[in-house]
Amino acid sequence: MINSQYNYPTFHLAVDCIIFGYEEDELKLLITHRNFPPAQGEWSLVGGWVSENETVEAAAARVLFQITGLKDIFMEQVFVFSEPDRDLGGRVISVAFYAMIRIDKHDRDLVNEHGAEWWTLKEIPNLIFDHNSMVEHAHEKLKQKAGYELIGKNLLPGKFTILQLRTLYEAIFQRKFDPGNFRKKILSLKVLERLNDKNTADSKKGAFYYRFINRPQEFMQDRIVRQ
Amino acid sequence: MINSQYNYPTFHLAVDCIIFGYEEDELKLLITHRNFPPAQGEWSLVGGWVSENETVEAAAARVLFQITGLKDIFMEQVFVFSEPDRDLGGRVISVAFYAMIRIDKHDRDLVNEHGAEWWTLKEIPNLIFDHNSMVEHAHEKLKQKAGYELIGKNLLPGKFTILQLRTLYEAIFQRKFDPGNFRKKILSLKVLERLNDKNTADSKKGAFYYRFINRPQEFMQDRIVRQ
DNA sequence: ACAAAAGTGTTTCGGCTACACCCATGC
DNA sequence: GCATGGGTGTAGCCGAAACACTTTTGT
Repeated sequence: MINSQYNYPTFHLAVDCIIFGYEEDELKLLITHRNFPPAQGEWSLVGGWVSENETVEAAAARVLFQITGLKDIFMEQVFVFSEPDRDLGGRVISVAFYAMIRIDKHDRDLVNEHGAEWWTLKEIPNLIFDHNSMVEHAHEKLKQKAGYELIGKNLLPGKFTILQLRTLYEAIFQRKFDPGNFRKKILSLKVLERLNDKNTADSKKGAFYYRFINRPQEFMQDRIVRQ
Repeated sequence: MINSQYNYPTFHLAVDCIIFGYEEDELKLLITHRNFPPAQGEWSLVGGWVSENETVEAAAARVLFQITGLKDIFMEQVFVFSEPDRDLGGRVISVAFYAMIRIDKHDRDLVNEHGAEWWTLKEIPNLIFDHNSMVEHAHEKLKQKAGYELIGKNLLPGKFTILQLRTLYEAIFQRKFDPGNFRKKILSLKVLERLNDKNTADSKKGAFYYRFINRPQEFMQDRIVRQ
């Protein structure tokens, strides 16, 4: 045990990361084969132990880096899971974090080395312990966030069309949005900048590419889209 | 250490409770004199250690009960605080919870025994460690919740006037609401039931008392009030 | 009579929704 | 020519906000 003047029970502390990515018009999740007992070989979220001298946030960022090679990614606490028997190997408190990353930018070899794979959100298999519940909580948080600020900077490529952005939102919210209204709403936020080149792969006419303006979004009083 | 097949660092685990109450048209907070070293005697949130076989939720409920005598109160996770040096006495991870209670219903003697006191939210003194930050986080969560569902069941007396409810909301959001519009909006939610007696203490004309209908509120798509 | 809160009504304004409709182009 | 997505326009509806106004009664 670490240096402490307290005489009270202590607990193992873990972080589990719900890593969202976006590819082929689908919201995906990075999951891995657990490589230590118990439940070795079963599907699991990417996780790790918190070290003696780091915050849970730092641990989550470290775990994300170790498996994807990506740094400085926005991550957010989702929930603390603390059922005494949630982990078959002992008493472990776990703090869940979610992240959104660009699949085209991460280190695929590193992911493969770790035996991790991208799964479509809808087709996630049974995960160990309470990890499926963590995914649900994280998906709710993601919808919450996406409803109040325009996300996509960390999920879409550097330049993208409004259609791609709308398809991302449709994947997140699992519902359709009216193309015209979505466009008008999104552009009214003034957080996107139109580029001069067009995407001609997805439509005959060609659609302008956009990118995020390099300026932090202020807090939105009202929803961008509804659930 | 508890039984475990893992060989990793372990941590002290605490819960800290941000207990909101409402009295004299003011939102108040229950804080206490810390009764063990370090920082003994300084102002602190009500907190406690998580026991070996309970969840953090159970620990928070137990702590709330021990100091107020109240059970079955809605509590919600606020945030995990894990800075390595946040607690002067050792490495302690703390999960913050908030609760709303009826000041007129709790056990005042029990609170006094523990050296705890109600303070107006605006006048909270310096608290130990990161507790002031916890209060801010909890206040944000409270505003979030109050913006999306009508709260007050656990803060107001069993019957109350629309004025009392509005004053509560004004205390939470630290801003004024238009009396007519607030009334119409709140009543349109159909979660209050008008009683037959009137409050004649606060107005000459007399205002009908209302109470919450005994039915859970469904999730609100839009805000009730804005920040 | 006056003040103060209760309660209702009204008008304006802006945003969301559901469309219709033209544009550009590859097939 | 036709289908497909790009992009713009518009009519209707609804709710928020601002505020006028009437009611009631204690002082």
